[in-house]
Amino acid sequence: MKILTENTLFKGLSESQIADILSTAYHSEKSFRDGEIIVHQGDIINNIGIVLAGNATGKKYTPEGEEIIVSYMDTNKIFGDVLSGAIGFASPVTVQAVGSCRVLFIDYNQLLYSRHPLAHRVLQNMIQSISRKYFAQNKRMDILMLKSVRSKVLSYLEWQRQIKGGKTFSIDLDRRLLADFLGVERSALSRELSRMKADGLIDYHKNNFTLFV
Amino acid sequence: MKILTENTLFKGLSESQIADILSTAYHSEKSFRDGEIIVHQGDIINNIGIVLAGNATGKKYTPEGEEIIVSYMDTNKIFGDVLSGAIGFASPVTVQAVGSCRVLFIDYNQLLYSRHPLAHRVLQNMIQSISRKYFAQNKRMDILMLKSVRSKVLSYLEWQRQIKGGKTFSIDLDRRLLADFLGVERSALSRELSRMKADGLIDYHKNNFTLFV
DNA sequence: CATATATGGTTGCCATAGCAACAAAAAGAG
DNA sequence: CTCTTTTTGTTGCTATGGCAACCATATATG
Repeated sequence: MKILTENTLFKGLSESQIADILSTAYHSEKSFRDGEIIVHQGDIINNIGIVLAGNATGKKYTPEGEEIIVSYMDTNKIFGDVLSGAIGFASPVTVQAVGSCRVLFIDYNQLLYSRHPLAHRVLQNMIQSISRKYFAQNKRMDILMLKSVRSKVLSYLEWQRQIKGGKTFSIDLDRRLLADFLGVERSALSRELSRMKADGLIDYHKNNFTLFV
Repeated sequence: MKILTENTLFKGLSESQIADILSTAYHSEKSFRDGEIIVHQGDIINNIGIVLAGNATGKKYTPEGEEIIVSYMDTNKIFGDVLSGAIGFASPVTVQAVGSCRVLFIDYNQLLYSRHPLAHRVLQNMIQSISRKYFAQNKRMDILMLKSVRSKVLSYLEWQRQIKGGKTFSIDLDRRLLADFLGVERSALSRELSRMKADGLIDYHKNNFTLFV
């Protein structure tokens, strides 16, 4: 339980305080094997999930049945917070274990409507967490709105440079995931990257990019 | 102040309880004339804004300097909640008065970190409000990810039908705003709507649509 | 009522990017 | 080290949709 002190949801709380709060809300741990579904797209849930060990992905299925990975969660990442917070909404994603994975589920209503004095702090943390998820999504939307592949790539790389610092940096996504993120064809992405390199705008090897804007 | 009892932020609270909470947090009312800027894109703010009277728009400027309207706020709508909640982020939008407009600003930190027992309820409401904004944005992202104009339009109309109920319904956006929302050219949208009507998929007059899917 | 100003529709042109299919390189597995 | 499998790059074809320019209709304004 020590890792929960590092969790954004419990930021500012000691181990014993966290245990104290958890005692007022129903919670349970569950293990999942590789590929097991943790939350189905369309489910309505009232739990917050915290990845205690292992990894999980958030996937989405397009109308055409194509599978798109929309998020990647490692230790201490939270899911279901926005979904529970919205109350009554269906999950837009399927959450699936990658390798073996251990998850702590906490009853949302009991956690939130708890009269425990420290629950207040948890709510504040939750607001910050959800707000930041909103902004991450907002940034992606800005990129998706751009019309050309080149402008999308540039916008993404400028963003990453700003986050990573320095004109040379590495990105977290492989070509497939990057193409999904930008909302373009993988081949179109590769093609445009080549052109941009030829035009002297960027250089790259694997996931390491240099931006000469 | 009576209208605040209808506000999502103060849901479940009486007029006197709201007044009580407000007394613990710095707040001020301000009027804006038509076209006046309420929040500049890039601003870092620590206030929640509530539209008491009039209307305001959230605008965004693309790298090319084009202006896009991303939201429309009427009475009792809240803005700045997600921005304040994320702490330290720059506003992605410019908020501008449409006609004369009266806004109540509430200090975010004092409201959230208030020890007032009812502040807890406000936080719960805020989580719900922000979560729903997240989902509205998420829905739009799904649509933006689609490749063809037709699939975007269909996805949007199916969504609206579901919300409005019935196969004939009216939409809130005019052609310009709809095109922005879908991330396509206005002319391309008009063209595709004509084709879809010719193909017998839909019918429409002005903002009234019928979906024959 | 006439004029101005949004708002919506149409169309030709053509660059862009989707699609498909394949090649090359890199990473894993035996 | 060889054989798979994954990841990335390449390329031809073609439909799509951006762009621009214009017309039509509706709504506001004096």
